[in-house]
Amino acid sequence: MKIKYDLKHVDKNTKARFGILHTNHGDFETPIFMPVGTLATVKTLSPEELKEMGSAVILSNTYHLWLRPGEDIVKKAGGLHKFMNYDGPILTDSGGYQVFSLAKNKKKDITEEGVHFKSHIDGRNLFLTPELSIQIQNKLDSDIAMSFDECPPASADHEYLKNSIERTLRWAKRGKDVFNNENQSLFGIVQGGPHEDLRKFSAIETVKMDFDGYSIGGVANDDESKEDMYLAIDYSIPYLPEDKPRYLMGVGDPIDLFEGVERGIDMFDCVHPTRLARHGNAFTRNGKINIRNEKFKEDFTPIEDTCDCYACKHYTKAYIRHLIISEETFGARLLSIHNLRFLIKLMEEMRVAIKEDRFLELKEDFYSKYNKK
RNA sequence: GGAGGGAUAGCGAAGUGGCCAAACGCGGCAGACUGUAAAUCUGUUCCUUCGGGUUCGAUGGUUCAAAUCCAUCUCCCUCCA
Repeated sequence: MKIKYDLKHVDKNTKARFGILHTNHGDFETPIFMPVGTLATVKTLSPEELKEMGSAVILSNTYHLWLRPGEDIVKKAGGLHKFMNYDGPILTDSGGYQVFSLAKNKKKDITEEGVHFKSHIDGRNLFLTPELSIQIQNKLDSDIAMSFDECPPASADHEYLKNSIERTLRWAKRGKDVFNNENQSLFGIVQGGPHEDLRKFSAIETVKMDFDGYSIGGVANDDESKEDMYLAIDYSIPYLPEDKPRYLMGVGDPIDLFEGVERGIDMFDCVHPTRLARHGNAFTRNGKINIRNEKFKEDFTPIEDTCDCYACKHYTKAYIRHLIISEETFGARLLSIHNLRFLIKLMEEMRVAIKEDRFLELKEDFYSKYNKK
């Protein structure tokens, strides 16, 4: 069965929308934030912990699972859900982002046929094509697969981006043609940097191919400004169908979540909360904090006393600071739990606000505290 | 009692006449991180009113110039009696 999106309500004052996405591994409400578990694990966390914090859907990665342990192992295990003991919905990224980050010589390594990589593990030559990416994802058996796209930096010039989105369209078609998994859905990806004409073209042509959902990609890479990123969304959204989910790829800064939702985005994923956690940072309603800071040395209060996460219910900043500074893994775990819960709860609040047509009120209230410093 | 080795910034440790306010590591302090080549990377770490000032166990000396050479002293380590 393919996924099905039910649009329930659109905020009166913005494009923010509340909906429900039905999948083979359960339904979830949108807009939603999806934790990233690149290597079939959300770093430091168990599936039970994810469930406890209200995480409804997670991401995994085709490129990384292709290299280790290999898609055939995952298939033998009974698919990604069984392999990692996670029975909720899973979305797999196609490896498109790795094109952006791993292909050294863009002109030479990214060809019409596919992309030449050096394995980041042992340096051997690899070749990933749209067909292979889809075939791997079919075997991984995630609920939602992504088309294999080129993910160029927003700073690339107009001509490069034009050629790039046209190739991404051809790749999307090729992937769709070999796609073969009844229980999996496939998303197309809109590219085009911050350019109105390119986003429009990319969106219209991608939608013509009739995917199960649509992503906006190529965002928050490079040194792209926030303004350009918001433009990229603004220029893409009008051409996407209302009855399909819209996924803004790789975005997970609290402010960007508000900006994305306001513009009509339903799904987000990002390594931000978990990576920040491992590096000692925590989201709070009053802005981001670095738990390593000396000022928390004797701070025996939770990260946030209003937070209902496991870390805030049981541990103090002084203790977590000690763990992070001592490089104890439990510290990374506690901060990962907190940061993910922070974003998940924020999305819960957004959904409620949308239903009550007061999204802008919630946004203004959040901004007034978060940006205060 | 005798013979040798050593004392360098918070710690460890290079440096043995000028390019030394002194490599490097650790520790400390701070910053970055947005479809995870990231439990990683970057900056900073004697004082300063940013002109400069005071450092390399202590004191005195040699020299245009000393952490580096000489003398004495203090403390530490090893071996011999």
